[in-house]
Amino acid sequence: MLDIKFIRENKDIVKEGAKKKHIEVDIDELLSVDEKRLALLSRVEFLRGEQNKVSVSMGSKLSDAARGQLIEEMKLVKEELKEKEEELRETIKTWQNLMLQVPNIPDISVPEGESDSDNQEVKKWGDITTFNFEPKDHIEIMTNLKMVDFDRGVKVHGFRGYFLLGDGARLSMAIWNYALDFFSQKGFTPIIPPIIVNKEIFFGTGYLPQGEDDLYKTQDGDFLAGTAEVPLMGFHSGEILNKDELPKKYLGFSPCYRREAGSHNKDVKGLIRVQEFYKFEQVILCEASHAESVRYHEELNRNIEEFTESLGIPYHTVANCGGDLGMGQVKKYDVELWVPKENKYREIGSASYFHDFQTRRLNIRYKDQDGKSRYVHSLNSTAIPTPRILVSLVENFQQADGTIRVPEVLQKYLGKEIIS
RNA sequence: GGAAGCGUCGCAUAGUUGGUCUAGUGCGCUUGUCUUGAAAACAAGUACGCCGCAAGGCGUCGUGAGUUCGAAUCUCACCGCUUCCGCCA
Repeated sequence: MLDIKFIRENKDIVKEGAKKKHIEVDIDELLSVDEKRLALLSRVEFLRGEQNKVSVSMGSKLSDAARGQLIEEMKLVKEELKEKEEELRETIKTWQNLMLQVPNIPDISVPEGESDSDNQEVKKWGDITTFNFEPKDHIEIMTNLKMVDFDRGVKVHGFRGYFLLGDGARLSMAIWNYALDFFSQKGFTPIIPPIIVNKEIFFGTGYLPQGEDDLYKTQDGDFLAGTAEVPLMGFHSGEILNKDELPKKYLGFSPCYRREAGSHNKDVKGLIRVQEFYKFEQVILCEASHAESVRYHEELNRNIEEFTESLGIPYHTVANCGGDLGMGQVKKYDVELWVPKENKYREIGSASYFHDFQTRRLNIRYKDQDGKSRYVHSLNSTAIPTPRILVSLVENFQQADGTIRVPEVLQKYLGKEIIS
């Protein structure tokens, strides 16, 4: 959510921003509804003021006649008030719907473009893995080593179902334990959050109303979060933090649920795109300064890169173009890992910052030195998702005999050097 | 799942019968006076939001709706908490 005052005073910037994101929104309509809203608000407040004034005098002693006359007069006020309040309520509803459609403004450094094919590479690390044998894909490698069972996964869960078993399960847990240590050292507080979350928090984080089709819903009207970002952002909702406790750095670990409603024909096989997975997620709340946001954004991104480097998997980082940004994002980097059998990089995670877009909706503030309360800035980034990471990991570390070399940093967590 | 009770501006409380409650008090906190410094004492301040250049106005007593000229106070629904019972770990 943007500040309506900002929209009023910078409507051209807001329009340009939406255009860069390829999002349709009628700012002029919003501003005209806003005018109507303010006019109604001021009339309603005036009428209420009249009511209050009379109400005070009614408390003192008055003759019955005077009292009766005032009541008659106030009946008229009440009637108009009822009418105007109803109109105001409707106007606010329209206004809110329009406000929810206004995207945050992308940073000037965000490349122009429509889809992920327009993203720009900003960094490349490691040489593409070469093999002196014909490499297999992760499905074949892991199935052969009894690390994964897709047939039974589909039998039990359905489309995109999977079981991780044996060393597949152990390797996942080794990665979790390594990630916990790695990111704890970076100053993040680990959190295991609820993943069944009420809809207010989804609106606050910007996943509703636009993303409803991709969410699983419970019969109680809650939703299953697709990322720990959602409950982690909800954690401080409605709170006023102390400035000296910022930045807050959290490392969420949770299952993630995504219906993948719009991508039924993409990545139908394997562990790239599944409906249920696990993820470590970094969330930062910092003070309301663009420079701080940028600084922590780079830091979050660097953390995923370092983690990937420590595993020894070749990757590149792209700056996402305008059309590939979500509603609330100001800028986003994707880190993409090399997948040998597909002969391309595949996304493993992304780091974004939002300024106060989410915190305005979630009402997360802090007291500044001048005593003013401001909305904190929020950022989030993948730390590491499983099982998706296994795709690159096993494909890059496979050996001619079908076994997998275990990255050095994971060996002590897994307790072996080779998966065979 | 059944029964009862409760939800007031950091914390704790007042708030009988609807009308100076534009919410009182205590604690805490901030500032000032006094003091070498601290404590104590005294004084002032201390919820949040919206509209407005300002003066000022309006709203919020868990949330929403209703009754009324007027609701923290009455009615209904929802949410949350507590206790007891049941059920399951």
